[in-house]
Amino acid sequence: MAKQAEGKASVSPGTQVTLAIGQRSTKQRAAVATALRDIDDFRSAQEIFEIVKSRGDNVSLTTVYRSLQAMASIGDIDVLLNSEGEALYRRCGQRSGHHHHLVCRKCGFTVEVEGPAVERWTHDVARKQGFTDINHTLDIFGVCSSCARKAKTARV
Amino acid sequence: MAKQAEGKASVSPGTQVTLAIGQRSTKQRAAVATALRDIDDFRSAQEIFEIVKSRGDNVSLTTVYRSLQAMASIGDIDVLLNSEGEALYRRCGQRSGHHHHLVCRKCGFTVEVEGPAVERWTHDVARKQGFTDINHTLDIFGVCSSCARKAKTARV
DNA sequence: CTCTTATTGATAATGATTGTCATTAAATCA
DNA sequence: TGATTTAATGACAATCATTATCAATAAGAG
Repeated sequence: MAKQAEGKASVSPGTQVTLAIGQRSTKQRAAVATALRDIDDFRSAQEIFEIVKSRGDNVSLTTVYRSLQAMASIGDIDVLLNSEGEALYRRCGQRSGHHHHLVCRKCGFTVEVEGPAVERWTHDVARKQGFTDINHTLDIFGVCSSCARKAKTARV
Repeated sequence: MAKQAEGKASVSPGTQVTLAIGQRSTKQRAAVATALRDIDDFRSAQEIFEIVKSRGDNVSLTTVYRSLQAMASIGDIDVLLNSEGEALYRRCGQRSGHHHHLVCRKCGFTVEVEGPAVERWTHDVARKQGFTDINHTLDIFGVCSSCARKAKTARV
């Protein structure tokens, strides 16, 4: 039942889905990619599941998880863990290489930032201690100006 | 049953437990603090629970969680999330102020590092974007020289 | 010693994520 | 184009870390 509305795919035609070798192109993955294209901030898998559903596409939660993981492993989307350890996903911005995020704790508004000096510093520190196979996490959280303004006005 | 071995507390007498106002000093919390004193690397709550038990102290997993949280909220111990989002705890090292961690993915060996330049950079970036109430995560993961050596020798 | 209440422990509940497995449908091939 | 292969899906169970519940216990104050 729920026959997915006679073939009228709500998936935007422009949405590009990158596939690894041996992978297949499905409408479910396209639906997730499209939903991701519409939002600017980091969202949990559950939230993305809701967004996909609200667009009229029918994709199971399991598949949303799998699609997000597949995309993330290719580097097609960004992942970060919030302070609760929950994974948040977002389509990659303009910066293709290694970058970090400045995320608003209130609304999720995100800015991608680069810091070559920081990259160098982390590698230097690690190498100096004899560490190899190095990676690092660096995310900045705060309250964006828009939310700060709202908070001052609202007085809840 | 299991009467906790006639009062002979296995908790090292030297172990200091910091208390917030209104808090009480219990043998359970002391046991967790003592276990923490014996290890140098970041461990999960479950692991610390095992360590406490192996020392002969009987503390429920729930209480271990609560103790760790209490200590962490006072800044008595360090917490970080590994890539799975699991919380890892460790007694504070010598550096009392704000610092970061260089952690071995294999054995948990940890080095505390400071980077005033990085602190400044994160704040500058965030302020420049209009963010306030800023904090950040920065942890470096890698394989320590000891584990790298072992891996080369072992060939499992 | 008594009283107040923070703390504990046993256990259930939560919530995100992963595993299972039969079914479906891309991509390939004849 | 129809048959074949197997990646992908979906419904649902299972994990696993962490938190909530709540009655019983025990610090610390009086």
